[in-house]
Amino acid sequence: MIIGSKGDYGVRALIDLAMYGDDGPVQRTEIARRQHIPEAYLDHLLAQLRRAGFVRSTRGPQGGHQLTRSPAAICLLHVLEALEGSLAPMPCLDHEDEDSTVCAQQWVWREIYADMRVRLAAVSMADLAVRERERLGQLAASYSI
Amino acid sequence: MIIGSKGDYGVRALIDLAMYGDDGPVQRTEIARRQHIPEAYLDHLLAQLRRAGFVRSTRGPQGGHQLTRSPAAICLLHVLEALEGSLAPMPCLDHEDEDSTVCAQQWVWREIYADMRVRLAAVSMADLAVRERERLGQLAASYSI
DNA sequence: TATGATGTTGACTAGTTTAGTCGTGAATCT
DNA sequence: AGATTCACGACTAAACTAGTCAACATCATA
Repeated sequence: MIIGSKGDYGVRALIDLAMYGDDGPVQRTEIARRQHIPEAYLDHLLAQLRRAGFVRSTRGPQGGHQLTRSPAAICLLHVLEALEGSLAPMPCLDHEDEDSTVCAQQWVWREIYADMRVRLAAVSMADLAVRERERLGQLAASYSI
Repeated sequence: MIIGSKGDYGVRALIDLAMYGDDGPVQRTEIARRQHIPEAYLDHLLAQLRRAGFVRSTRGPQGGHQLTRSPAAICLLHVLEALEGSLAPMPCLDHEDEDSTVCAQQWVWREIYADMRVRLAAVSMADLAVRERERLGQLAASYSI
């Protein structure tokens, strides 16, 4: 498993900011409620995202979180790597050691990994926000019918 | 991380059988020595591989392990799934539930996962054995020069 | 400048997974 | 019978995951 709840929640938080962050900061509690994320846990994820430079926060009343850049300028690859660490599917792919006692399957996984990163780099938070809006729309429609 | 030492060791064990299993059963101790796998741990992996139908074993003197089929007929995908369980990079990809509260990134990862399985299915133990022979050859050459 | 709303941080925890070890037993060959 | 080899379940230490909690820092505003 490469992506756990960290990566899932963290990305959802950024999507939330992309969707609702246009008129001022968004508070943790709102994000947590809308995205079904335990509030105390979200704290840590937002801290990671802030340290990685994706969001900035302001304290005090009317405080909250905002993206530091346009959602279109934040790609999924970088976000996931900030949240989960390396996405390498097997340990030996992290070190460029070219170790002589390499695992036999390395070359297959190296290709898979490279491909994976290309795909993830091609997806932005804006793309995900669009999908999310569509999903919410369909959900609303299915209830109202 | 999708592949741990289990997947690495287990595949190496099968490659070892592919390379040295032509004249009778190969013993655990030999595999463990050649592949640098803790013997007691290798037991468990061989048991898994036997239960999954990739190897058969015979006890007693001159006993050991053999592949049940030609190395060319055993693909990496099935071996890894037998050893590691599901290779899904994120949890929601395992259930075909089409859950309505899906994670936002699901579609990207679904594509990556599908691609990964195709690549892994295209590689056989015979392919890996060829590579391994090449690697050992080059290693020997580099020492003798 | 006091107050309360808000984010920040580090310590802590329960449960799970990983990577093994160990001991006993079962089968088989000579 | 005795040596050799695999079989299997119990056990363990360390790391990781997914959180919780409490104390603290900062800021807007009345």
